[in-house]
Amino acid sequence: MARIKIDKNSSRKEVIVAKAAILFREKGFKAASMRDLAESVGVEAASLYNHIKSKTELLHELCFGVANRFMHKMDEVEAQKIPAIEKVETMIRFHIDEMINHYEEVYVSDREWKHLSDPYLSNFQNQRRMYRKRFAALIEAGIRDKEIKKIDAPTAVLILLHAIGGIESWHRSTKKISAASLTDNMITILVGGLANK
Amino acid sequence: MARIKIDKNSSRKEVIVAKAAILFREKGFKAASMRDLAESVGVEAASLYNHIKSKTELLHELCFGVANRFMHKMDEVEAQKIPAIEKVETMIRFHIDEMINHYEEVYVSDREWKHLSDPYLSNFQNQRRMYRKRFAALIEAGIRDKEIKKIDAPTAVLILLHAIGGIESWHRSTKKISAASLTDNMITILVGGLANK
DNA sequence: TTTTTTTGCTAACACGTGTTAGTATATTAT
DNA sequence: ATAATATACTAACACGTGTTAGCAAAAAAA
Repeated sequence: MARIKIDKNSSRKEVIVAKAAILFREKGFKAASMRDLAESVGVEAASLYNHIKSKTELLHELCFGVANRFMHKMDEVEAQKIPAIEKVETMIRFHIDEMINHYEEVYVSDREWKHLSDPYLSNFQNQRRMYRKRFAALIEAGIRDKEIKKIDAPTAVLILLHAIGGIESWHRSTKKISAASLTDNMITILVGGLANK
Repeated sequence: MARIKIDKNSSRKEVIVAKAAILFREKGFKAASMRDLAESVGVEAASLYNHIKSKTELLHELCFGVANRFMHKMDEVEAQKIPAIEKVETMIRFHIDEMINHYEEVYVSDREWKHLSDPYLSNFQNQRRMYRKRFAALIEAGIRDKEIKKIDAPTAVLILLHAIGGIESWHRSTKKISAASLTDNMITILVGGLANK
């Protein structure tokens, strides 16, 4: 009888969620079927329901898992006593790092959250709005301190977050460039675009 | 008997494609049903098939329509005799403009092309690769001429294109800022991030 | 008007979906 | 070993999907 293999640090549910992340990224949430997922886990579709409540629950787990990580990092960075532009750079680096090392989950959370259903949907949207406001506040602080160009902070946030999403293309490509120098290049362009002269 | 309304310059098929763009953006290609589309057009689902061959054809039309517009613009800009960095800025402005004024189609083409099926899928992917190579070549020319920082050109392209995709968020928001100053801000940050000092 | 063509409708199909019920078989606890 | 629990299986359901066939009505051409 087939059985979901687990290693010491992850439950069977976690294995399923991880496989779901891969599948949802590849095909999109709607196009990925529970039978697809079951196959990739090595089990029959119905068996999944011993570990999860629904397909949507998988999306919850992914979206809120990612959202929480970003929120906690924001808490941490806000509390630091360093120049605003360094806070911004720290957050950008964190985003890049997350996108490189937790590609699937971050990508899915970013692109597929629309398919959440209330009350999770509004909840997620609120968190997202809050996060962007806090990010914009960092940039505005930098503008006040003349560290950052006089630009529209929300627009800057929008550019930054989406630009980092471009790492998707790097992931899917032949990766001619290393993760480290990808990061360097992104920082150069993005922070360079913000910095005052 | 309900009838699809058309104005002088657009066929019934074009009306359907336009409505499909809106729907595909809102719900995603997979989640949008032909019955949804029919309702938004004001007709029964089966009636759509007097004008189109399949649901996928709608996606073809959208994806390749957008791709062709970008390709033609690239032809045009490459042929101009202006500094490389100005070519890059021209292309960025074109992208922003397209994203502002043909939001639905561009967005769908960008996010939903995965659901194309061969041979259209590979075709589209090739076009996309070509386009990015040509864009990167513009940037590399700028680097040779010392107009642009020494950065990895493919990475820069990746950042630029995805950053512009962020206009999506602007579209969905309350649009506190005008299209013109949104453009200015984006140019400032993006071109500023590329330009050598 | 009469004929032809375009367009829309109803009904139905074959299929894939998420999910549940009921049951068998492993694993763990006693 | 026995009991209890966790996990997987088969079978099936109700439903939504894209699409087609056949027919009616409207518009265009004759």
